[in-house]
Amino acid sequence: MTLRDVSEASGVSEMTVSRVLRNRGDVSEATRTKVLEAARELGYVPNKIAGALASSRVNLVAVIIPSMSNMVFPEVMTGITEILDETELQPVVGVTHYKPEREEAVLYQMLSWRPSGVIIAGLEHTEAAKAMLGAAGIPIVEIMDTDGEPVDSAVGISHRRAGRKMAREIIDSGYRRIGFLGTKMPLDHRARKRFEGFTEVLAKAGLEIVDSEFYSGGSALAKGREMTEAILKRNEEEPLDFLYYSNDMIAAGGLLYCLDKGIDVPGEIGLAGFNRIEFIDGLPRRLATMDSCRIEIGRAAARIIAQRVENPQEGMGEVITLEPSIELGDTLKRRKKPL
Amino acid sequence: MTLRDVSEASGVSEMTVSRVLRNRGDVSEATRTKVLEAARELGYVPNKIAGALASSRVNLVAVIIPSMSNMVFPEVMTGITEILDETELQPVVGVTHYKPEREEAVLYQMLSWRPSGVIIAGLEHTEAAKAMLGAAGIPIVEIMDTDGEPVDSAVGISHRRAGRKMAREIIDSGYRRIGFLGTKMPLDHRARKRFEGFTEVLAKAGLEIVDSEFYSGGSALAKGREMTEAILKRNEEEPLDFLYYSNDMIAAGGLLYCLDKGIDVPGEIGLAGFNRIEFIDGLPRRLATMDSCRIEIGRAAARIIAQRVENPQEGMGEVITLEPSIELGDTLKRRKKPL
DNA sequence: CTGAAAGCGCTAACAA
DNA sequence: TTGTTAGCGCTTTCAG
Repeated sequence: MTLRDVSEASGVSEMTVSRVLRNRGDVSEATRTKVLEAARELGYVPNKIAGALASSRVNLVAVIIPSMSNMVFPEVMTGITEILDETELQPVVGVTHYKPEREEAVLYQMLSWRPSGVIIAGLEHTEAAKAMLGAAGIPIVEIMDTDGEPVDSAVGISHRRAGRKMAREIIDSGYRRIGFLGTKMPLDHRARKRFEGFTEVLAKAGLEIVDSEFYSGGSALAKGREMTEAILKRNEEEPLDFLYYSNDMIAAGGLLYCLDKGIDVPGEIGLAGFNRIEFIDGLPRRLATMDSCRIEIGRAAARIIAQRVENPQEGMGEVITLEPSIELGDTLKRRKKPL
Repeated sequence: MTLRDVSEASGVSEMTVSRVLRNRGDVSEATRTKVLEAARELGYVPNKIAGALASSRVNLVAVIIPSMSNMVFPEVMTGITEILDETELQPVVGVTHYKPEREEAVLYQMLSWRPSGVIIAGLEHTEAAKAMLGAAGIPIVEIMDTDGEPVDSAVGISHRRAGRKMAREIIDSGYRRIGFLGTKMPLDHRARKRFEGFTEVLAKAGLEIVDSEFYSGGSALAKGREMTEAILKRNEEEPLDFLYYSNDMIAAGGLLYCLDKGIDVPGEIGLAGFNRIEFIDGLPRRLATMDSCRIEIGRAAARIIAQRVENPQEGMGEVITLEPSIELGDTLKRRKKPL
């Protein structure tokens, strides 16, 4: 089923059929109806492969993210889709599972379809990936993180700054014996940077992380519970007074554990997570957290791509740094008598 | 940057370059190295658009799902990816937000890229969408649901049966005053079918849903709480003894609410959800639920596509019905004295 | 093992 | 307003 079939069925040249189907140029209402009718009757679906080759225009935006299953990237997608839906552009998603070599492969695959732009999570890529991004000749937006050098544009937050901010808040509230709970993911650079910012501020205050726990795989909520139990038990003689989690899901697990055990939160121990996922609204206590601005990052990235597609000469290298807001909730409160 | 550039840089014909880059046919080791070298130096990325047009082979599988943000579809994707990763095929995802007209549009867009197969959620589609699926001439697998007539192949569970099974379990355990909590989504056919199966069994036992609550949008966990509070308050004179939720997330909210209020679960009231999401492992009580077999559905669907791509003449119309297993957990227990 | 010619289905550019 | 011509960058096919 090709344009030619529609052309023959309607008795109109292929070119005119093409014009009708794309709403391009002037076509008389009569031929227009004739063509549309024929196309509908035949069940014609245009071949974008041929169209794209002929016009060298592809209305696809490659979106490359580390994971689909942890609640944060679907929200980024929501923001992206929201903006792209107002344009002709369509997102196409690739998932890397936090593996650089996988990212490189996915990027290669996607670039081979000659998309109109790339939105890619993070600033850390293999040399080859950076080379591809640099040479692609299309707008590139690196998202989620602004601690580093983008290839082109970037939209995100400073995770180092986010870590610092939370550390200050915790110290200022009078907590001193702080534990850290996170993922076993050396390649989650954003978690790493938050951790670095966090420990940096602690160090300046003469403090250190007292103990830490790491997990991988499984139900994050359950892991949060288990890790919390483990870290608390391990430090019973000199108890911890604060637990900083690298994401809200494990923090929620920790919160549920503490409540189960009748531990006074935040009196006996304070808790904080990261991401401000919607989920935490349903918990028994409002968990302290920090908004990672996911929807807004998605929106801003999509806007940059859309603008650059409209206007290819303008706006290279734009960097947007969003400011994550802290939310103290009920689990991070100024202590009566700070040490 | 085209094949021609690589051809010129390496002094080998375009055709031979093409052969090397696709590992096709016999090429001497010497020219092979020469070509690969040139391609690498130039940073050549093949143009799949041209390749696909010339070969009329596209290694894309269209995956059309209603939503990305409710935990269940990412798991289906996991299953699909797991299988497709062993092949040349790549999934491309489109999201419909449970809107038939959106589904139709997304399907049209995807078919215009001439994918090798389509995996699409549900058996209910617009007439136009069904026509497109029927005429596409590629393997189609409708997933998640088997209560109805598939266009071609299908993999899923019977949601009617799932609803019936849970109803029987609840009744057999001695619960009689049953409330239902779900989503305001007339177009979520699977939830509707579960509900129908559920009420059907109730009716046979001379019972009816005593009261119900519906939500849309917002944090599902928080909504679960709110709805539970509402439905319990509304029925204080003649209290409900069981709450059946259309998904685990709102059920979890309900469970947390009940525990907060010191309500005895399952003594005073029983609870059950649906989906068996990983998340529920971290809750204070093991929630009764039913496995919706998401990963396995993804895997089976991908296997069907992969086989049919290998062997186009075989296997049309295969239907795989999975059997969801019930998990009683701690929130659905045989009552001491059934009425 | 290598190359030349033809064409995939569509659209840009120009002509009528 | 409509049609004609010439490719887009690759692969198929056939010839060497």
